[in-house]
Amino acid sequence: MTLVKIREVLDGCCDGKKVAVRGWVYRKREGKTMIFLLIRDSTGVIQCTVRKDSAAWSEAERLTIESSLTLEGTVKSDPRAPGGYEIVAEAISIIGLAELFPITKDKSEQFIRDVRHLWLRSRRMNLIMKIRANVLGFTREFFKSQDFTEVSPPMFISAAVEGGSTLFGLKYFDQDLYLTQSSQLYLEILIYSLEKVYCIAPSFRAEKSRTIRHLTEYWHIEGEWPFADMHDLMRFEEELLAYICQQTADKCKKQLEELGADVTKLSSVKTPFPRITYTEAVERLAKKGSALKWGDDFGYDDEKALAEEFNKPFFIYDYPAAVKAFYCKTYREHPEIAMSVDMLVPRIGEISTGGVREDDKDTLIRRIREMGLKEEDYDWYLDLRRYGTVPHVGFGLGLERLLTWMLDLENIIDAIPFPRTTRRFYP
RNA sequence: GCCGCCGUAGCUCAGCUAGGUAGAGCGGCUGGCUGUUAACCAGUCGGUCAUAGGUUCAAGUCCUAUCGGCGGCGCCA
Repeated sequence: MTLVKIREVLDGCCDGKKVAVRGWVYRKREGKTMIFLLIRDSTGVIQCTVRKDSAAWSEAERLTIESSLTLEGTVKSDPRAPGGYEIVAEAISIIGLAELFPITKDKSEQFIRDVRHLWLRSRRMNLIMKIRANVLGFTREFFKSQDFTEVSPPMFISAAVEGGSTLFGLKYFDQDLYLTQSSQLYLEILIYSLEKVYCIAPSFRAEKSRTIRHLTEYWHIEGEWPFADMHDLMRFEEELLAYICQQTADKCKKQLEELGADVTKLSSVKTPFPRITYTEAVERLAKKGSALKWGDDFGYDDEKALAEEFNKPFFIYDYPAAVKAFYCKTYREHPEIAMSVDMLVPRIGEISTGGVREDDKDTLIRRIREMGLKEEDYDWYLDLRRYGTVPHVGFGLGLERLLTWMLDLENIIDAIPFPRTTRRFYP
């Protein structure tokens, strides 16, 4: 008797063999002479049959949905079984008999979210979380292949990265601190030692946004490196995204198909991505009848209209400096334009923002003041420009937004196991 | 910050427009039947109609407030 994973049985490796599986009861259909059990483990779902003359019968009768068990039996190929294989049960050992499981056939969004801790057992969440883990793996592979060093920035911070209004404040002993909104400034510190660096870490935003693409806690893929310009940045970002999509289409094909995601969409993500300047984007929108003027930031509807034209990931770059953060470098001959780039995808809009960072101390101080920020809050950040400043670039990519687009999720909350939104933080 | 929608049985919902005895399906339980595919058939159990107040002879239904949830905008990844 060998202990096997359900995936191995479904793949046909165990036909005719005696095996044991460990897992949970997914469905149960009871008859007078036969009980059908669908057993799930982390790898899949297998049908098991229990006949009345089997030693397993009495335990099978007691089983409830979501009870945990070890089931021993013989694998048999049968066209009537979902997946083509089933296990004819010979012995069942109940590990934990489940109480009446609250999730049944019909379920509302609200109820499913209330019992998130139980819903995570569903095939759907199992598949999404596996793909998410793979996407994280492919991301690390790509950074590593480009000689980046992974670093670990702090989550507790003492000064804002972006505007102060969206910071979560907290008591840190007797001090007021914040949860970080981005690790960018800390990555900038580390390039002076390690040069090419990246991190995958949470970012926290106290934005009261109630949409299918906002979380208050999300995982941020951020990279920063010296001696590079806008073109290097865009090339890196598109190669990263193409690598992630190609690898996912290739290595997670089965999961994508079971989930009902569009494999072709992912395999067809290829470089180079379309690139348009902010000015071109405004002109394109004007042709569509938009009232947007040069200098206005895009609304979500504008982004959506542009994304529909391309129907694949693309870049918008060279934004008005006024709508971008203080650390964005501007063109010497065009100080009104910032070297900033957003990557957009259909339906979701922005999934990434990056740019060239201001490396001149005096310009940076001027920008900090113009934005109404306090110079003393950025003392260590200014030190980076005092001691051997270098031109450098960086970007941040929202992992869950990327997954929402890749997997055609209806809502970003399913891209993370324990979503935090304005109203949800349980369990 | 602004706007819209929702809250009725364990779960999914109907009933509200036009006020008049609280309904169905699923699940549970009991029985039947079946190589079943989130099976089927019969019976049965199951309700502070989110909460508070108001209008009315009469409120699940109309009005007000509160609480909880969802979505859209702004902002953002």
